[in-house]
Order: sequence, then C-alpha cells, then structure tokens
Amino acid sequence: MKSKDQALTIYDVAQRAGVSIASVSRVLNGHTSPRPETRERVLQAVAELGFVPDGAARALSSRLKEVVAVVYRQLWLDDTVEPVFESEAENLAFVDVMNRGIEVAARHKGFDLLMSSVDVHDHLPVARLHSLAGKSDGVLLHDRVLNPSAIVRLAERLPVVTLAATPTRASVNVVGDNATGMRELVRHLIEAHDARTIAFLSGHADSPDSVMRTKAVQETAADYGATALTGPAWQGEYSANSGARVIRNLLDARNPLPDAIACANDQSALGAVYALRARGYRIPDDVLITGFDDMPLARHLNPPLTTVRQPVQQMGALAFDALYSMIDGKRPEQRQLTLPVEVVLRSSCGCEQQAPVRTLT
Amino acid sequence: MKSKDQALTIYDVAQRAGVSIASVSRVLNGHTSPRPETRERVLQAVAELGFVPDGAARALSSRLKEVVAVVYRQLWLDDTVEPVFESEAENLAFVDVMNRGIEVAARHKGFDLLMSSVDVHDHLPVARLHSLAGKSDGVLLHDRVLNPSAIVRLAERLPVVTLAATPTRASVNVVGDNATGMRELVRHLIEAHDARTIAFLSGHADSPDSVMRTKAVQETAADYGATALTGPAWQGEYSANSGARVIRNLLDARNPLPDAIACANDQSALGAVYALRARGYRIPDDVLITGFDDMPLARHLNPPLTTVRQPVQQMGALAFDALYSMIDGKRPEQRQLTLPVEVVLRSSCGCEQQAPVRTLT
DNA sequence: CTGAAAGCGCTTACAG
DNA sequence: CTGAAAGCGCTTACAG
Repeated sequence: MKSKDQALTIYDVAQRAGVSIASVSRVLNGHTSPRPETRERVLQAVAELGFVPDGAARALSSRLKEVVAVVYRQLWLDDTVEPVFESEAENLAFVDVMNRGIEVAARHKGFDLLMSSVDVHDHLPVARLHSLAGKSDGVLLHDRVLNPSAIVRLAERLPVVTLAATPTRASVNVVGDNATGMRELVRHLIEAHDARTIAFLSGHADSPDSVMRTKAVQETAADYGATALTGPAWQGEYSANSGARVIRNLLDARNPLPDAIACANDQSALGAVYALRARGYRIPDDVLITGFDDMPLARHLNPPLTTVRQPVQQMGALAFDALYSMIDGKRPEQRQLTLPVEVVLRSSCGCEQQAPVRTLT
Repeated sequence: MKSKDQALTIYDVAQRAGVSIASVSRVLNGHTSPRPETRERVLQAVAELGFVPDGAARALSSRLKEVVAVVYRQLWLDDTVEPVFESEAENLAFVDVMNRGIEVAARHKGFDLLMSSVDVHDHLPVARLHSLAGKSDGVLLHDRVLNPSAIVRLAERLPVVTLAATPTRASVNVVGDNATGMRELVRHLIEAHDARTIAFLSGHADSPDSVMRTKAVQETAADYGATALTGPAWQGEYSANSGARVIRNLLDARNPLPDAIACANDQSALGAVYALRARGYRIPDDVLITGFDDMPLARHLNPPLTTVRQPVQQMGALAFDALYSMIDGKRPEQRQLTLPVEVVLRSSCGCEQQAPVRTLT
C-alpha cells in the first residue's frame, strides 16, 4: 500500500520557513518560546504548503494518540422485529445520547473517537479489540460489550472506563444511581397510588443496571410489605419488543395483572403499554406503568410515562473525563462514579392526567 | 502526559521468544516466512505478555494507519422541534444506515473509523479537519460537511470520497440515481394517477440530491405538459418539521393543493402528511404524496408511502471501498459512482389501498 | 529563543 | 528463514 504521493513533512515546512524542524514543531504545538517573527514565518510556510502533521508520528513521539476507542452494541432491524416497533431503533437512543456526551467531552480535549459497534447478538472479537487498543490511548466500553475478566485483562494494558456496567479492579465505571431512583419510584407507587403488587419487567439478565433495579424493587416492596414480582416471567431485554412479549405471555397465561409494572427502561415500557392497550387494558386505570431513563419518547407516550431521569449525556461526558485523567497518568480516586437520577411523575403511574398526545400518522 | 506504565514493546516479545524483533514483526503480520517453530515461540510470548503492537509505530513505519475518518451532520433535538416530530431523529436514519455500510466494509479490510459529527447548524472547523486528516488514511464526507473548494483542498492531501454530494476534480462521489428515480416516480404520478400539477417539496437548497431531484421533476412534468411547482414556497430541508411547515404555509395562504406533492425524502413526506391530515385532508384522495429513500418509516406511515428506494447501506460500503482503493494507490476510474434506485409503489400515490397500520400509542 | 540530535516502536529492504 | 540496521515523521531534552 502506498499513500498519496506528495508526502509533505515538517522538513519541507522548516526549509521553506528557513528554520529548524524543532521550531516548526514548537509553533505548531503552540509553545510560547518561538518569537513572533519566527512564528510568523512558520505559520506562513504551513499555510502555503497546506501542511498537516502526521498523527502517527506525533503519537509515537509524544506517546499520546489523542484517540479514544468507544465500543457499543448496536441493534440492527431485521425481520424478527415487529414493524410497529420500528421505533425500536430508539432503543439506541440511550447509547446514542451517551456517545454524544462522550464526543462533546472528547472534543474539548482535542481527542477523536474511534467508534466501533458490535451487533447485539455477537461479542467483540479479540482481534478487533486489539486493533482498537493499539490505535488508542484508552477505551470506553458500553454495557455488555466485554465480560469482566476480559475487561480486567484489557484494563491492565491501557485505561478503560465502562458505562452502566460494573467496576473492576482495573477499570472505572460510570452509572446512574439506580438504587435510589428505583427505590423512590416504587415508594411513590406504593404511597401515592396504593400499589400492593409491583412487577419489575427487567432488562437483560446480565445487565448490572437491571440487576440493581430489580434489587431496589424487591427491597422497597419488602419494606412496605408489598409484593414484588420478578423472575423469568418478567424477563425482558430493554426493547419494546420484549416488553410487549412479556405482557402477552402474561395475559395469554391468564395471569392477573399486578397493580403496577415498573419497566427496566422507557423502551420496554413502550412495548408493555402497546401490548396492554391492544388487549383493551387502560393505563393507568387498569395497571400503572413506569419506565426508566426519561428518553424523549417517555414524554410523548400515551399516556405520558412516569419514569426515572438519568443524565445520560453527562454520564458519557463524565466517562470520557475519567478516562482522560487516567490517560493523563492520574489514578482514579474511585472506581465507581454514580450520577444522581430523578423521578419524573407523569400520568402513566396515575398522577396528573393530561390530554393524550397527538399521534404521528 | 504519561501513559500506562508497563510499556511492552516488540523487543520484550523478541527477548522472551529468543528471536529478533524482525521475526516477531513477521509472525505478527502473518508473513509466511517464519518457520512453524519460530512462529510458535513468538505467538506464545505474545500471548503470555499480552502484547498489543502500537498502532502509531506501525502506522509510521508502514505508512498506513488503517483508519478512515467519517464526518457527518447530526441533528440534536432542541426545543424548536415540535414534540410530535421527535421521530425527527429518524431523519438521521439515512446517515446512520450509510455509516453502517461504511463500518461493515471497513471492518472487512481491517480498518477502523474515526467518527466525527458536526451539528447541522455549524460547519466543520478547519482545526478539527486537520486533526482528523492527520490521524487517518482517507476521509469520507457526508453531504454538506464541507464546501467544494474545501473538499478539493483536502483531497489534494489525502484520498477523499463524498456521499450524496458532487464529485470534484480530486474527490470521488457516491450517489443514488436521483434523476432516473425521480423521473420514473413523476411519470407514474402522471400516467397512472393523472396528476397534472406536481409540487416538489425540496431538501436544502444546496443539497445536490435535492437539486437533481428538482430538475427531474421539472423535466418530466414538462415532457408531459404537466405543471411542476418548485421554488421558495416549496423549500424544505429534509426534516418532518420542514415538510409540515411548507404545507401549513401553503394552506394558510389559501393556495390550492397540487394534484401531487413529491417530497425530497421520506422524512419531509412524513411531516407533509401529518400537516395535511391535521387540516382534514385525506391522502391519497385529496392529494398524492411521495417520498424518497424508502427508509423503514415509509412502509409504516399511514397511508404507506410511495417512494424511491435507495440502496443506502450499499452506498456506504461502496464509498468505503472506493476510498480504500484510492488509499491503496489506485486512481479512481470514475469520479462519480451512481447506484441504481427503484420506485416503490404503496398507497400514498393512489395505488393499492391497504389497511392502515396500527399506531404505536 | 533556537538548533542538532536522540528516540518513540514498529516494518522492511538488505545480507547472510 | 533470520537478523542487524535504517528509517518512517514527529517531539523534546540538551546545549548554546
């Protein structure tokens, strides 16, 4: 492989400006030392030549690539997803918004992002992980991309921060305060709406977020002597599809509806709402429904969805900043960074009734 | 900035394996030369050490980074977007699907992607462009990221392929066959549904796709002695919001509806449909509507949207492959790569009536 | 403030 | 098949 012919280097610039390559390097890197006159000549030569310093050479010499790899799961629509849930793509809103936060924070520091997605049904091939690791200063891992032992192995080589996962002895993790958020939500369901039986329609069984939320539902229910429904029958996987499936199975089995169904995220709440309404149930009259995340769709569901707001974009930004300081050689003060969340009451839990939103089509 | 302490290099591996660094390099790069025994020892040392070769050093020495930069526009929801059009995010489906095609093709070649988005309302800062250019072997530019002269300047430094834009003397462009697709669509509207007045609800004025489609509408209408409505009153910008706005302005001004409205993309058709229905108009009874792209939403609109299918993911893959061969030193045979499109007839143009799709909420 | 020179960690002719 | 050595294009002590 040969690249573009005209391979301009710092030597060309130096020659044209009549200075040493050291001086060129200095002005290019914004050092204060070169005096105005020198700076001027260099800048002009750079402009005339259209010189762009080679990133690989800079990285090798400064031991900093200014690149961070981000690995996330991506769902690609196929024929197994019901058309109505095409907005299933919104499921990704969570990851997308987080990535946006990462991107903004990275930009602030002059870093670029090597983005790599893994199909939800696959795992990250080790060859690809090595390729990414070799090309970056640190790695940002979304939930369920790598198992804990693989994370530790990676984190022993270079800084690693995970998102909505679990910290390891070598990596840092950023999460929303699942326990507090879910606890307050369930407490509200019980105290304000008299829910006695509360189901938790979970996310992936191996999702730390889902595990934490499950636990919070169970504990809070227990505190009040209420019943928490969890387990295989309530096992979803964060998608609208899975939310609808759980509800249909429940109804098909002629099981009674609980007083409230706390869903693992807004997306699965959407699916649950859809399936319930299709069978003639009304929300919140027949059953209370809640979500988690407060993605934009929550506000526009019919009825508007009571949920727990996570500062998703900030979580992404915080993750980058944590990674950055690790790259900078600082050792993290804490391995787990927890961001506060906030219960958002709308009508799906029985609070204030609003006019139904207009539908799109 | 100092990075992780344990800086394993190829020397460590060589020492442990008892061979030269050249041999290590050879087995790491899959050369055939090292004999099995040597290969074995190296591989074991690599595994034991958990060695990952430094990408910057490889890139500098082999003159290939195996990284391509992708720059695209991104719309971030803010309060100026009507809540109903929150699915406006789907507007990005076009870019997202293309990026997916790029990613798949890149993976095939062992390349990674440096993804960088620009807010729709901003332009790409030159410093960022240089940062990206310095870190990659080539650049993939989505529409409207850079103006033609900036593209030429960039393309003189390294390989550049644009998407849904216009080729320059230095860059290659990948597009769908706008002219043929739009021409066939308009012909259908006229011949099968007797449309005599056809409006083109356009995309951004500076979008090459929109320009081509406008022209096709005008020419085809002229061929049949039909009237094409275009211009400022029909100026949208590919979003549902803009589609609705155009319709409302039209209706507010008490202008008559044309027989058909060909929209610049599915997204703006969605907005147009919404605004028309909100004012009591029926589709296709009162006016025929068509889209462009055949994004998933088209099939599920009510009524299902007649549109022109573009092979979006393949366009992305083709763009990467073209860029790859340029990076490989080959000079492109053509500067414009056009992919075939296909008219997809559904009921919004008056063809086969189907049962309305279920709505989500 | 400025320059000559070493060195970052690889790959790859060039010899053997 | 294998190794010693040059070189990729920068940054940065080290002198001056």
